[in-house]
Amino acid sequence: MELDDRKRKILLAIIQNYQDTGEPVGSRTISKMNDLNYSPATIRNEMADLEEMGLIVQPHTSAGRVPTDKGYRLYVDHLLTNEETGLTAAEGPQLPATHMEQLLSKRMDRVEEMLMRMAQVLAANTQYTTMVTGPHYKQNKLKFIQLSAMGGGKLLAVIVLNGNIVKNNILDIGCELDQETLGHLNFSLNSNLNGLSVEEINLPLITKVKEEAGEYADIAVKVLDAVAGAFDKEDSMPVYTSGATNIFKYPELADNEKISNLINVLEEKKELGTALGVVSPDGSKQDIQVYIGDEVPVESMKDCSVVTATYQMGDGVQGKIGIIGPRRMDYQKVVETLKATMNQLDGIFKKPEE
Amino acid sequence: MELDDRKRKILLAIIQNYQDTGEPVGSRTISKMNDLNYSPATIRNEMADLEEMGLIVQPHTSAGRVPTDKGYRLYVDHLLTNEETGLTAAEGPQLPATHMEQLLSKRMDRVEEMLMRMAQVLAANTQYTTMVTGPHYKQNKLKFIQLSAMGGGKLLAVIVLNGNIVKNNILDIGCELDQETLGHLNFSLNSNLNGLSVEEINLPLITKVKEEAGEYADIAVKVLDAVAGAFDKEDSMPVYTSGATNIFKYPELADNEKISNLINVLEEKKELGTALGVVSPDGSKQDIQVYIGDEVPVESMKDCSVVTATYQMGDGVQGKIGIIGPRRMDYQKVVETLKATMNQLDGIFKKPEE
DNA sequence: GTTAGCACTCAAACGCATAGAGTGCTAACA
DNA sequence: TGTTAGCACTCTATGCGTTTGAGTGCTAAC
Repeated sequence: MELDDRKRKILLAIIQNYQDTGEPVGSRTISKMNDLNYSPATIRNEMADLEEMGLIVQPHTSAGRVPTDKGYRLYVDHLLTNEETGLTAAEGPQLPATHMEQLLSKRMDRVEEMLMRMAQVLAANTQYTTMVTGPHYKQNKLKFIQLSAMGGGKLLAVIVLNGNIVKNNILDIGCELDQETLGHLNFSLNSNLNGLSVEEINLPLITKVKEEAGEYADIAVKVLDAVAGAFDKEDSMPVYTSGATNIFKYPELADNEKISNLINVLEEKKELGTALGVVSPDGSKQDIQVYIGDEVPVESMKDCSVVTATYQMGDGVQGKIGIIGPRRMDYQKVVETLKATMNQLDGIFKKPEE
Repeated sequence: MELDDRKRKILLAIIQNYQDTGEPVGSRTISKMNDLNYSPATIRNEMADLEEMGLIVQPHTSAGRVPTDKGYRLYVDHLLTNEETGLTAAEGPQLPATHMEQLLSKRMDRVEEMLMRMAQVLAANTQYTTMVTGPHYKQNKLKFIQLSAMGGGKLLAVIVLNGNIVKNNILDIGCELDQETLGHLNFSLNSNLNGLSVEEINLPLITKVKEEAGEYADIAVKVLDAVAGAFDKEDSMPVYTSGATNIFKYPELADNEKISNLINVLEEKKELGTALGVVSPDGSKQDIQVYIGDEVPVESMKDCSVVTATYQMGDGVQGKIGIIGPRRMDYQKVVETLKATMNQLDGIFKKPEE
């Protein structure tokens, strides 16, 4: 069956009305809208067709229609491909824009705090739940290592990666080192390792570092372990969430067991990586993904939709942002907000880095 | 009216039965218990007295009795003062004990991770929600500062406090420093400030540091700001929570609005400090506090009870742990678990530190 | 192709009766 | 004097049939 223009309009009307009310939409409601001046009967005929096409359903016989996942997919795909249709993206004085600038004007140095704030702002603006992964460092390089004696047989190793990611590690070395030895170790490690990615730190290099460390070879090994740990994915991939309680606003999600499962996933954070998907290597700058209902790869989110985007932070460092909302979420607003945020981040991180 | 032994027993029976079922307890239920061989009528008389004393109430005329806050307070005070009655505290092979040792055997260096794990273990063991504040550093002293050049006009200041608390700060200094200058600054800062508490860093000292820094005085000031920031309460007081979804298990809390408010407070973490109360300066080692219902100083927790304890981490560093549960929580188990955990922490942090 | 009309369906709301748990009170009993 | 059996009473929760109303599909007329 053909999806002509009128059918498309009716589908859109159903989607928008259902977005606002959360209630199934009847033919009368549609017929009263200004740009669809047909009688309820006509609308009903069209709606029967749309149902046959699998784009809408009735929860029960005497109810109005609700968009299906397939219906939403059609709508969302249309949103994402036809740029002109509605996606003004980064333009215009949007709320997130002003908020963002305010929050970034503080020049936060710590990436984590900025990401947390970003999650909070997005959650507040969209009224949905937001999750943000910390940046991926895998492609990153070692900027420098700084060892300092802490006393009590402990050594502080500060490891700095490109993109100004700082990691602390307290190493238990069981003995005290004098300043000179420390200086030697520092120099040896830095001259051998600086500027390398974790893959480039290979066996010959490790052997060389160990040789140079002489009797302190075991300490050097511990430092190298710490370096590997600093690059470690598991550890360097914190996920920040915000606005978890926003889901309480949508009655269709208000089932206690479901909500408990969902909040549990948000608290444990383990599964969120799955929900956000993998960062596509060198994907297009603004690759926005929309997962609708059953498409969401996390069991307890199958009643929701998730919109994800990849953010860039200069130096090739990138991460993911995700918005979790009900299936009837305002996809247009969410996509626009995400695009605007991505653009802003791009702008901010291009200036000071290059 | 006198609270004789039989009345006390009946109160206890009501409390325990209500703990298990969450339903109001009737006279018949009590009379069937082995150690209270009286007819329901007798029990009813006693219950009427207990109600008159304000220790129990009926939700409605034809319902059983439920303990009041006052009834719980009596019970809890009795628990906490009469040590023999039931509080075996740290002894015995409790679940938390074995868990704790497992998790601490990993020798986690990072305090935060340990605290998070502790929250998780406690939440899992008690089936309630747990919150843990990071340690207070106010009384703490500066161990050393390490400045390193990061390039791009940025300086990395690593600030280490007593108790091996490490704070990173990236400072924007707008120029590059050579190694020698950096060494001077490092030396000057450390020789002047090491071993001092934040209160001891006073104006004369600051002037001296600035003088020694010469033309780099403004950089020194920035470092000092960072030091102050590292001591800052707001910043050094993260709160970790775990088991938020455990509250869904207790039907009396299952009101959607209440639960939303509660989870919101747990997510925002701002009010949790209030709930946990202030660390008493040099208070008794195991000062366990129980807040019952309306006694809880946070609005959205007034349907809950909160049990808090102060933990010690050597070097005078201490923080708070809190367990949030329904009013009918198992106070005995919670208090015992907390005492056991405190004792373990004491044991662990005394060994390696002294 | 569009629309008025109408019979039909079904969830939600409502009213009402019933069951059952639990109480307080009184009177009898040890 | 303390304990208990008996009984009337209260109030919630449950179940059930009815009503209401929103919305549909279909048919026939325009």
